[in-house]
Amino acid sequence: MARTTGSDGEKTEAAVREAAVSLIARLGYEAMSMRQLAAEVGVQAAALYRYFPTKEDLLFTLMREHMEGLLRAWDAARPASADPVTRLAAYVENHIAFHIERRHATHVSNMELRSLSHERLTQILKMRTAYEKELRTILRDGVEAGAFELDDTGLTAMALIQMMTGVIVWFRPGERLSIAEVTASYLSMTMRLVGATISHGTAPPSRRAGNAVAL
Amino acid sequence: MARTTGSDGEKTEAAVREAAVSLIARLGYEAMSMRQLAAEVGVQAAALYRYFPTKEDLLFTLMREHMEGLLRAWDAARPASADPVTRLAAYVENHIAFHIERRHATHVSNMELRSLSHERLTQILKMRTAYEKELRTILRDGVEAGAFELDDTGLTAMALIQMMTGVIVWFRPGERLSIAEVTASYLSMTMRLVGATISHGTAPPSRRAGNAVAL
DNA sequence: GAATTAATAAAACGAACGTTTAATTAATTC
DNA sequence: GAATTAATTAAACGTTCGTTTTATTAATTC
Repeated sequence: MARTTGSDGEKTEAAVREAAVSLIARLGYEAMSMRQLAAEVGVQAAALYRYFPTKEDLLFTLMREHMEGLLRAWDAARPASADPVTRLAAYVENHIAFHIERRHATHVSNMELRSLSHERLTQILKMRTAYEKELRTILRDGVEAGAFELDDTGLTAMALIQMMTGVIVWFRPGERLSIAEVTASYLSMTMRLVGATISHGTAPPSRRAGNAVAL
Repeated sequence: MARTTGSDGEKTEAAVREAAVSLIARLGYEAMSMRQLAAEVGVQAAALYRYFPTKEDLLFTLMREHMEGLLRAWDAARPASADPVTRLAAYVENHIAFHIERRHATHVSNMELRSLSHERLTQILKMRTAYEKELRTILRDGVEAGAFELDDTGLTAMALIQMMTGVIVWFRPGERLSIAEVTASYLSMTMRLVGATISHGTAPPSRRAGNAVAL
């Protein structure tokens, strides 16, 4: 047999990407064979090579598009306001929403970096660094404006990103907590962690960190 | 050739473990071949099978001993005091010290879980859960005692652990920050995050989260 | 409706994999 | 110092891997 009735390159490529994200997230890139992937899509292994020249090209494509999507999402969500608290809140909300929606792709992008060639690894890390820099800028502006109080901008940014991305490890939709509840909790943890002051109004003094920012 | 002069089972086994942790952390479990591991140790691949019946047995041994070490370390570091702030500080300090000292082994234990059989995965996860439960207990006791203020004990525990373990991703000894500086920063971020009150003394009231606890 | 192009199947290639078997030598025991 | 045990090598086994080649059919073009 050869070309099958109703076959369509675009549909097949989309099916390959989707199946690949799911399989690599579940088994790992090295453990997933091209034959396994082809079987999941419902084609022969050779058909995959019409869309992706090598297995690594497939991985790189998935990762690059994930990172591009993350940068685009933040560009769209970035608030016009200059207020560091508003900007930090937007960053946290966008980060958590994006990653919960793309648990599998995030897993792939975070865990399979070592399977990329040096050059491609550099490309992905460049995008990641650009994204992290956005957070560092918000934190630095916040410290300079007196809105945040923290030890070290770089260290705090890394801690926050690890904390937020970690959501995908344990969060399962439809369990005890809703996405909105999780996001609200992470937002208040973030604001306390960066020592955010109450941005407006004249709240009564407190010895407690918990109500530093009303959310 | 056969047995080589000066060869010693105990030394070889130790060399295998050490090389395996390093190689698996760098390449990933699936990507590391037994021949590669043997070459790193300086023996033939067949020699490895005197010490570990299968590749997976080797992985499981490394993971189990890592987790046992973590639980033992916490047992040794656990303070006698009942004060939640003291206990939380001890937990954070022990966690960071242990993981920075064992970056490679931590990487293996966190990233290669999917290569374990179902039964062995369960064993490792049981140990991990027991360790996490210690933190949840501290947080719950702290909330009940009025020392902490947070939304959700379980969620906060996961956020803290992800944040702290994330240290191994970016921290490199001998760079900008010392282990002591990093630990101090993480400690103060933790205390702010959990909304810790000033445990003793009569510090002046503040609208800021940053000085909730003197560290 | 013939010619062309797109999408696939089927089969094979050489390399590498985890593991086993058998032989060999160093160290230890008695 | 002979017998035994521990530690290892060398070679091979069957399987699976990523990938390539070739043939075949569906869809599209003119």
